[in-house]
Amino acid sequence: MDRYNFKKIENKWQKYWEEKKTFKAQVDRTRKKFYCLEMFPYPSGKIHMGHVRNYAIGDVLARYKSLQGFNVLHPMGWDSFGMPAENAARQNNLDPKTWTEENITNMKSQLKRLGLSIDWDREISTCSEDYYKHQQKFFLELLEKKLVYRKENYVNWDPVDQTVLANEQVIDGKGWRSGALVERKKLSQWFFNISKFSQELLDGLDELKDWPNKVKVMQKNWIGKSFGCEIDFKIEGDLPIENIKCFTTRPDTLFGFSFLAVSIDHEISNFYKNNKNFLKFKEECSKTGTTEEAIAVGEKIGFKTDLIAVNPLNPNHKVPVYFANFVLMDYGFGAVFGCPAHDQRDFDFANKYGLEIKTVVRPSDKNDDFVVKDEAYPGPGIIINSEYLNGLEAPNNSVLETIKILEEKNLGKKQINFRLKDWGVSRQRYWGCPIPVAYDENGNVHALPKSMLPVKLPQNIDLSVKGNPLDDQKQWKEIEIDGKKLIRETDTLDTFVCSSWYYLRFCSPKELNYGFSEEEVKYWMPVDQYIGGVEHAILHLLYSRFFMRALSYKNSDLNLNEPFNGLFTQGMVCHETYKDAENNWISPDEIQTIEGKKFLKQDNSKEIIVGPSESMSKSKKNTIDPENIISNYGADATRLFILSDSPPEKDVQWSEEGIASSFKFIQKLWNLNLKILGEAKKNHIKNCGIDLEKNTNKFIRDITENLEAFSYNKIIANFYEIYSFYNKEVEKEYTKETILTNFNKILLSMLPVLPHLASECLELNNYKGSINWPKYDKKLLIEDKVKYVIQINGKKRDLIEAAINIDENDLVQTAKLNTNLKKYLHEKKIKKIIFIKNKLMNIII
RNA sequence: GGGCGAAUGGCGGAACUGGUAGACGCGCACGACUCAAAAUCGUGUUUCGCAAGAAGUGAGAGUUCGAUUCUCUCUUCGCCCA
Repeated sequence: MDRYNFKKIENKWQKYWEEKKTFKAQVDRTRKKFYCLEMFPYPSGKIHMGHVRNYAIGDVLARYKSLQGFNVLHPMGWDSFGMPAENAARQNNLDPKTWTEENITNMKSQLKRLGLSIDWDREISTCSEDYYKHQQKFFLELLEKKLVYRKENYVNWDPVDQTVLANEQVIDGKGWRSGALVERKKLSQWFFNISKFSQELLDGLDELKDWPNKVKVMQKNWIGKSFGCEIDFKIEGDLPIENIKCFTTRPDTLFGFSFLAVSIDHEISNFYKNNKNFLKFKEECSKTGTTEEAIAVGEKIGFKTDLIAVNPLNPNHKVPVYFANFVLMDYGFGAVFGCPAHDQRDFDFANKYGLEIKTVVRPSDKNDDFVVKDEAYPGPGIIINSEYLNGLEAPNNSVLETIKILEEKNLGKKQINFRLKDWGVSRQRYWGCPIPVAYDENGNVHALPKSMLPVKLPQNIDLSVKGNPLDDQKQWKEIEIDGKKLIRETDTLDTFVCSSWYYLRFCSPKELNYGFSEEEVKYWMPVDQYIGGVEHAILHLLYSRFFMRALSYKNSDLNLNEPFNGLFTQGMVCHETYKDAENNWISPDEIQTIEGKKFLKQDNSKEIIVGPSESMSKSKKNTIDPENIISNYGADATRLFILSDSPPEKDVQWSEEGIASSFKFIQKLWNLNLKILGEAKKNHIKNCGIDLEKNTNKFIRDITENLEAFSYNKIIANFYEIYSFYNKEVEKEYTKETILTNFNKILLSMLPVLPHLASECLELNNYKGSINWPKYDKKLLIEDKVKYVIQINGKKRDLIEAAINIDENDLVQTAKLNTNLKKYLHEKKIKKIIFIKNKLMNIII
């Protein structure tokens, strides 16, 4: 028995692929292309198991498609701008660039050791000038097309660190690092006009047949199209305000109107600029945070104005106007009418301020005297207490009918509203793509001329300053264009901008003049299969879909639409969690198993408490380092295990036993190949039958079908079956040619999952045929005999082997003679027979 | 609160359009090899039962000759949005 030396053999093949440039992709119009893309990683320093799973799945697909004859593009790059680099640099007193580049070198070598079929010549890194200079051009292009604009917007402001925080950096209303109470602050920022494409982005989802439905639903909800009505409310009071516009999806509940609420940022707030109480209220509101969720969870508070709003459907019905913290300026017109009886938020507000709660919809199974009491009733039903609207079916008929009435009276009009807001891309950070504009002393925006691109990030900067380090760079900031002194924009672009077009860059990564070559893009795009985590279901994917459209907008040569034809979202990698008696998390590395129980390695008297399997995270210390795994078990074993057990779209549980058994299986396959070579040497003159051929054929079919269906876990099960079948079958008499021809087919089918082992075995077997996906013969799948399931009254009683396509009556006769079935059928009258050809017979007695 | 999805042995999971429930792996048990252990190989492994057999896919109903699969109600869990 020969030990399989995975280190030597994996190294050998990886070198071979690299030297031969096996995975180099080139445009070839005579061949069908296949663009396989996995979400590119952030270079944090080390790959984690999630990467291993993501890239193993992608690699199986890329290799399979390549074996099938497709011209495959399978690139890899780095999403290398972002905060972690800045934080790490600050901690270690390093340059973010150096830190990032070191990480890339490290992670690249780790990825290479997985044996991925990647065209490394196309590697890109978003933090390199070669990449972001094109992004700056895109920005100016979009600016020209008026798809980028500047507006004031509220941000989470950390007053101690003097910096803007992302939503996820705000924990319990406090800054994640400083712990300071986060404030709402208004800043002038750059926005991409994604909402212009709301309808298109929504409609486009229907074309994406190969996207998980779940993701499409999430995007649909995010875009949030709602149908309703804008209503002009007449305002009475001392101020020169004639009316306030509201958007509502439920104009039919207008008779339940009991207050009008506007956002604190609504234009009428200008009249309250000097009102001390209002300013106090505003400050109160700013403590709640800016997210929709923070507002929903927090208490609903209001500030009563002296204004009075008039119900457009009943001029005698007048209600107070409030500023309220739960009304967002971004949604609708920043004003809503309150109908407490049929909206829980309005209900809570009305209760707090003692406002009228008038029921105007009753559930269909209740009477007209139905009254809303303890909670709002937002459901469907019949309109009541609403004069001429009474009796209408809510909401379907009543909404349309009310809109019609409002339109006739010129009090409102039908309107479509989207929840999707424009994409704020300004970040007050150093480590990002500089925005290629500057300002004059009056604050006017000047786009930089193309000759001044790229705007490079200054080097050797001081990151310890508070606020945005770029603000501190006087020399860099101050520029001159045509003798005019200007100050550069010091904000950088959101890193989601970088990842919104990297898939285009991969088509022509070395193109100098533009972000991509149209010719190459026309050949390679769209991405045929995109693979990544479901956590990017909304933002990244939606931004990418927008960016393609934005580039094509007003450009008839370029007709880019959907970037990702197919999408696959893989599940997470989980591991058991461990804690000691003091409730501290313990890493799997610190643990040993004795007689089925787990103990600390250093101290085997301390038993460890095993917790549930959860997704790997540093905080729970249940991570496994892929580097150790690859070193100890090899790339093939790692790939085999990460793909086995669970379907790729579901979570998988990493276990020490599991990887060990995969490792053993690699050795078993190696031994099997040696055994096969030994059996082949026996030079039998003729074959004992065609079982070997038939089963090989069936295995190839199963693997092919499972590959097509992304059932990679079942492919691994097929491999195990193949092993146990071959291990016995080859001991029978088969000619050398039969054994090797068939097993080599099996090896070819193993290439996507176990590229090193399968390549080595094929070489060892002196395989000289073409490296292509093995075809299976449908004729060989047809059997001359089939096993019928015989049921009596729906219960399985026996299996009968019968000729294929046997006549029903013949099978009944056979069944009657069968010893097993006799006792059931004896002296019984057969009432009915259900006969499913070549499958089953159910005898009803 | 809303939307989407899931629930199958001790565990991870199979079962194509309703047709042999538990493929394959882990674990466990027994056996072989060994002075012994590890490794390796072999056999078995849903539950109850000596067996014949019966029960069994979160719970309850329904459709059907036949339901893990379809319909309804409920429970629990997960994800997303709020």
